[in-house]
Amino acid sequence: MSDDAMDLRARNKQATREAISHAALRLAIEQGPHGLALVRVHDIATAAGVSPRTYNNYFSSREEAICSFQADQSRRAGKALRSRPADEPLDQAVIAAVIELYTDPEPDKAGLRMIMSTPELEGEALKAFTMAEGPLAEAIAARTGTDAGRDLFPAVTAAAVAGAIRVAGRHWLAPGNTESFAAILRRALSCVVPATSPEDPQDQ
Amino acid sequence: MSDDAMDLRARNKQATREAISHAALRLAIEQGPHGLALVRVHDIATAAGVSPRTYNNYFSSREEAICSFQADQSRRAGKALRSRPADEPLDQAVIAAVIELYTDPEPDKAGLRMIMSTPELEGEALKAFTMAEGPLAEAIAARTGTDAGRDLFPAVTAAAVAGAIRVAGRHWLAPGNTESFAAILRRALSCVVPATSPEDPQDQ
DNA sequence: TCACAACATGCGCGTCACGCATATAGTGCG
DNA sequence: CGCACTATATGCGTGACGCGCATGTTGTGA
Repeated sequence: MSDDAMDLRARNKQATREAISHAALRLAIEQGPHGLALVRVHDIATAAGVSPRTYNNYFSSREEAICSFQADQSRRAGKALRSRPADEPLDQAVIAAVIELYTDPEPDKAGLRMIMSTPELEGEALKAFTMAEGPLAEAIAARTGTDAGRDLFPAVTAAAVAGAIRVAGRHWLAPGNTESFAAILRRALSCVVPATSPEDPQDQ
Repeated sequence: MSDDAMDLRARNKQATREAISHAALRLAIEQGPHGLALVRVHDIATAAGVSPRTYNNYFSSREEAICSFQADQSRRAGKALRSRPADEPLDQAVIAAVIELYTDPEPDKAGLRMIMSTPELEGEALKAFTMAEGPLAEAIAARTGTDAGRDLFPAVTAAAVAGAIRVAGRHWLAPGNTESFAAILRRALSCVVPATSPEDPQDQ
């Protein structure tokens, strides 16, 4: 839907961006969590078919490029929640939105494992997951009629949801796990969203 | 308490570590959130009275050095919760522990503002806050009798608490705010901890 | 078709993280 | 108390990186 709405410039730009990001993640996965230092900028750029300088026009670090897909995913969280029916209770809406967002295609386990189990990527990975909080908070505020600027509830809930997603991902990747990501997500989110009763005022 | 329990080596080591961390934060604050690039490794090392090479023996990046104090703070979260009376309900224990931990001395507003409003520090700042989650999850698991390895509840709650602390800090730093940090913390934590009824089983 | 804007690329500089070798200081034992 | 040992501090050299700047190339709009 967005491809047609963009002019050639924007489409090429997004294409190269995705090419770089994809190449970076692929090379990182090839080397594994312990060989990230071996993934050189030159390799990423070459694999993406661009110059090293161009790579730096899109990303200012390998970590950012590698985690870019997760950041994009997180950015869609607000929209996902807004697209839920307005009469749906907050907890159900959040759970449904998140599960839909994170299981439309089942996430790439190798990619997720890479960014979540590589120490050097920890900071960027956290940034990526945290990017969901802003839009999520606004969507929650809109749904609950609260003010995202004044009340703490929307931002705190958004942070809790983002944290639950992160923990769910970690659990999903744990060795010996057989559950589906959707099931784990539902359980994790149940720990945080229903707890906050909608009619309990936070203001004052 | 810990100073006497350490030999000279360990005490010197911690002293230099703190000297470097303190110098890094001070210099960063002097330049402000928009001048982080001007804080050179050489300056930090000189201000701390060590060689640049020694600085790198303690921290592998300026960001890590600057956010070190916050990371240390977060590491104490587990101990703070464990030191609460065992018969205290989880929600009250968490709130009391966090408030005590974060207001024993009122936190340095300039330092917190630095690490929370500087884009280049975002990753490290998130890592620093996230460091509370592990110990917190174990303390919560111990208190609720759940297994931190199997159940999602401890880890999810810990992540939610850490997120609430982070949001509370942001709110406390917001321009025009007059509330005490303790009050904001209490409100933020109230959005996540009481929600999870202790008698509601998460397993299955 | 043409002038303009946006993007890709090459080059060069300053900085950084870190391995290695060496000097120095703290520790434990005879 | 002095000595061997280990941990830490420092200097040096190297490879890689981020980014400003200038230039070529490719869409865009009149």
